[in-house]
Amino acid sequence: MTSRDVARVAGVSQATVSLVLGDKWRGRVSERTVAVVRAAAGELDYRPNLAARSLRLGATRTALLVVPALTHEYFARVYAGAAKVADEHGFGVVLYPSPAGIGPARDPFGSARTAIDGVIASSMAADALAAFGDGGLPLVMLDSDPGVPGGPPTVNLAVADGMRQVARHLLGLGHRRIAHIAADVDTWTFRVRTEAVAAELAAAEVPAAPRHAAALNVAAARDAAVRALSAPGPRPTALLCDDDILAAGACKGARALGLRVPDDVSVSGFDDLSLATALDPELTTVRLPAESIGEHGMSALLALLAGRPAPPVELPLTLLPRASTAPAVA
Amino acid sequence: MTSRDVARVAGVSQATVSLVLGDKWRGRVSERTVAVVRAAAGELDYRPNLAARSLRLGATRTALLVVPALTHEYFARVYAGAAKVADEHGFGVVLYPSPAGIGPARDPFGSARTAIDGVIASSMAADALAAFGDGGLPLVMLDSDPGVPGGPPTVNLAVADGMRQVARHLLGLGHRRIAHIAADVDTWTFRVRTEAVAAELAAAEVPAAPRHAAALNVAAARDAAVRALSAPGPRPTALLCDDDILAAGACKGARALGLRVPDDVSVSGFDDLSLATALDPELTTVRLPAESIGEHGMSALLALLAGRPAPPVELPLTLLPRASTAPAVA
DNA sequence: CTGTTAGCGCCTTCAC
DNA sequence: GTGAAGGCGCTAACAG
Repeated sequence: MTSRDVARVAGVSQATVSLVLGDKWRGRVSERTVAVVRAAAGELDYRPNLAARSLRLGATRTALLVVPALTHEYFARVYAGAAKVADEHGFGVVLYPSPAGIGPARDPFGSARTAIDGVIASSMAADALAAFGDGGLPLVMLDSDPGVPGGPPTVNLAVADGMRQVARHLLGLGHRRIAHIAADVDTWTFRVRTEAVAAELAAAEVPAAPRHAAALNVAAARDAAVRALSAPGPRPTALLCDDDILAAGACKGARALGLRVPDDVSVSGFDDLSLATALDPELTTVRLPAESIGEHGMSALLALLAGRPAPPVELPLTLLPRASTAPAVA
Repeated sequence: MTSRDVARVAGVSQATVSLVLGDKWRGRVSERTVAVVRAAAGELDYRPNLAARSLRLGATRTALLVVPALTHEYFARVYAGAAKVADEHGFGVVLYPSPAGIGPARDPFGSARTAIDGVIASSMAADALAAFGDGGLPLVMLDSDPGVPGGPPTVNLAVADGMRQVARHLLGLGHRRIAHIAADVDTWTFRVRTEAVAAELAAAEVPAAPRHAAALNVAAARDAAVRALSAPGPRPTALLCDDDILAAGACKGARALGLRVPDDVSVSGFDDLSLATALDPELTTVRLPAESIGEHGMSALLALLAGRPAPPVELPLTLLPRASTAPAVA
């Protein structure tokens, strides 16, 4: 099924077929001919050959989405958002699970450079990021340091504000001894979370939250929570966690010490994964508009590709108070 | 950077470059020339243009992986496994989240048919599956009915055996009143689960497990569990769930009725998602080799593409007894 | 052993 | 308003 076949069946030339199917025929092809061509294409179930089109056009209409870990629900949702917008513009999105997490370090541009029009990188570690500086491809950064002027366009979450909301929520419940279960990951998003917590507690003239770092998994968070809750001195009444997975571990840690959540210890998460409502009690957390950031990221890349500017975006976050936080007990 | 540039720099012809870089030069190009070409390619940081190669070869070295939902951890892991094997063979994998879940059916082959060499379909509903029968592309089915002789090759999980292990585990703990919280999804994998449970209880001459269907989410499962536990007659002592998400909901349901897990009610899951160990108590569940099924699926597709037969595969499952199940109380 | 040639399917001038 | 021609970068035949 080539465009030549369609042309033959329609009794016109290949060029005419291209014009009609490319929707560039206004004022160049007669209405009647257009109908004939469309009929022929439908008849033959014609699909343009993408390889040929890419070769001719020098563009592939494909974006690469780089994520630290696809198994994390958040990134799966970012992908869904990006894919939706891409699809609406006849683009595809291919995933590149960055080796930072796991997996072998395939060269992101191994041979893909010629197969890709642009890159969207999400929540990348500072060093892994460097690999994308070159590549010469249009680049959009998601949930990453927007600080670099002249750097790539960014689409960000109001992470600092989100953490501030959590801290205020806890303070409002009367908590004064708050421990911070922090993700032991060196990315912009987590650095900001730590800073926001510190800033907010300082502003409220409350003792700084001791920071207990844990790898991003339940078991590590559990251990960190046990350390936090059995440290010398008065016991924290709240565990503010960098994300929902850590919060799940924190709940387990608290219970391992015979403490009830939220009666004896309040626990807060971040991300609003489906995990947050699978737990019992359900987690107080912050909803991240994951699909939305994916959509904005793809839109920004599309703008870049079209030579239009892509202004920085910052998406607001919403605190969702649920059952894992309660008023502090004296 | 075209192969022509490399040829010019190396002082040879384009064809020679192609032979060398395609590793097809043995006995056709001198060692010395090979070295020169390689040096030139390295110098210029040459990457072959994939679109041109695809056009010439009529193949794209790309497989389509069709999954019901990418946000489900299981499918993300299947993808990871498939991508790994694909990568080792110079193939790529693109995802197609089947609209079965949401949205109208975009044509899976909209324009992708020409951009894809084969399809791997995972856990597809019977009807959604039909759309892939045609397409004329090599097809491998994952976790789907292997019953069709002459049908596409399958890579399967020993789902029935896994459920049997769960049922025996519960029976061994003395449970005689078992309710089945079933996924309300019409796919092979879930039909088999239901049948296996029924068969195993029948074999043990234990009353059939009432089946409570629930959509595949925590809230629906919670409601189903509440129904199961407050149905007339003696209360079930165990809730056997079709998957971990349902089990999470079942635990919430039990607690909502003031029952403790596992002291008053045992709950079992299936899949061994990270959720299983995020919960407290940790779920007794069955581990699915998700990456492995993805790997085997890609291998089977590769075999098909090479004209080799792809024998059916069935992967064994492992029961993981954890804290959510305990001996039945009289 | 190496070079020349042709053509994959498409889109875009340019000429009619 | 329509057709003819060329070339994107690559590889497989075929010459030399």
